[in-house]
Amino acid sequence: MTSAPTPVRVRIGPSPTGDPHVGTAYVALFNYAFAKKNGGKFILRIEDTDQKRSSPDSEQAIMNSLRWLGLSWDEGPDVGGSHGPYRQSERLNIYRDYVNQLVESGHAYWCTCTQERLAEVRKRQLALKQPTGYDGHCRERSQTEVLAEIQSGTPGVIRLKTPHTGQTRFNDFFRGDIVIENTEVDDQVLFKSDGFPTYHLANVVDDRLMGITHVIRGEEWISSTPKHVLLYQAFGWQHPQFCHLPLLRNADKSKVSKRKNPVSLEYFREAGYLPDTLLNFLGLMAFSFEDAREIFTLEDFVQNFKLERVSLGGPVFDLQKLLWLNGRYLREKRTDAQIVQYLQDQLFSTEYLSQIVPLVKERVEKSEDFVAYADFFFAGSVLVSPENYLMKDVERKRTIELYEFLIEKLEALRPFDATHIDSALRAFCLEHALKSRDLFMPVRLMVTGKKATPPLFETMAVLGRERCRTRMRSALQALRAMPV
RNA sequence: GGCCCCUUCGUCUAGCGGUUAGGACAGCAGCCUCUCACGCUGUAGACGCGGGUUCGAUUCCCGCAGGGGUCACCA
Repeated sequence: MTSAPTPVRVRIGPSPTGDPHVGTAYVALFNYAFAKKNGGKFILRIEDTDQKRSSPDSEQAIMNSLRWLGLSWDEGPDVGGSHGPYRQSERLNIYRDYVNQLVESGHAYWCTCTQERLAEVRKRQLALKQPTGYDGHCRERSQTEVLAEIQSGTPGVIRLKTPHTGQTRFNDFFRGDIVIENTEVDDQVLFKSDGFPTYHLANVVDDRLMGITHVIRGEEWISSTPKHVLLYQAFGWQHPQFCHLPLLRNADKSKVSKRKNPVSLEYFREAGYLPDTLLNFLGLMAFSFEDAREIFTLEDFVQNFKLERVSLGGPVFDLQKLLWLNGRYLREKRTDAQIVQYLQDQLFSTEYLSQIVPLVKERVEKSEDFVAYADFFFAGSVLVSPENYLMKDVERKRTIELYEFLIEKLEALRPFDATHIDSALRAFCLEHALKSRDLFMPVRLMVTGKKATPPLFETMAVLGRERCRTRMRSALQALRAMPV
């Protein structure tokens, strides 16, 4: 006689610390499909335990992007559910209670080591070519002594007391048993001095409390899974089934990153990719249908989804194939009327045009002039010969380096409006001893492909961060490839 | 560097001991066509290396190499 199977419950736990990431969508898709295929629940949990980097804007953007893709969740911060709250910052007291339980049972301990000491320990370990990790300083001290320090105001953290002997074993659905020596696992911080838990603690407690049956997440987590398993053991809980998906890759096979690839879901939307295309494409990553079909709906994907058909080589996120797929969707899955509507909504929206018109109206005389003058607001690529990107009296190598810095600076610029762009660019000139006019023309050419445009800062603001960064990156690439 | 994971055309992948190693994107050639694109047809292109196991290995095992991930009071 078999007991009734536990209902499948899976979750996606994005950290609201930046733009909605394509990797989040990829992992969400697989979780969603697994839940739906098995009649289970798909849960969205916001993992905002990093106070410094988390923002409500990012959280909202992530939810908007997932919704745009059509991945809806059964439980989450906005839709509620029986296992809430679904925002980790709202569960602080829960983590505190559980971590105290660990301290009481002797599975965790307080630590008052300073960042400086930690850095020193690390430095020494590196110098001696020893494995890096916490040296257990406070673990060896009397807890009453450590606690006294904390009473008197010294900031402290709680660390997991990992065993010094033996090994930790867990099963990964795709890879089978993975065994790691406990000496490889260091005393990870569970509870930070700001009263927030770390990912390790929060994810274990929440997965348990939320009844998560399968943890489907990226492969990057494999190496910290032993810590999680040890935590489950310390609590006396059974752990969920782990399923580590292969990571999306850049063309050079490294983990997909914004420096080498567009990764923001907002970029894909703005650049004109259809949500169903993107989802379909993500479904092609590490997965294949038994009948080899490559074009399918989300419903098809759910119906045919099987963890057994996930392949493990890290898939390169190949923009060329995505482009082809998007073309087919446009041609085959949209009527002309839908495309007209789509263009009006996406590319020629009243909102976008309203921003452009004030910039160009003084420079034009007839409606057709707008097309010639404002084309770069709508164009995909605005590349010109790379020598145009060179700065006066700056050698190429240095130029490339400077643009790298500049792009990074602009990527992080928030809000991305004319005022901020203005000061960011001017500050950049000061920092690197550049004349503003020497920098502004190449930048103008990178983002617009033209020498004559409306004022640069306003223009960049209207184009938006994603378009600017993509254009600057491809300009930079052209500059790198330029024959000397 | 330690530990862990991975390894079929350039890329996404099929394959689960015996196949002319299949499909898709990109490439190339041709057809279609006022051009381009679409579409269609064809073509080139892969089992990382070395040992085993086996009558037989792309497929199973071991080693090596290569790639990746991870070593935070970030997730």
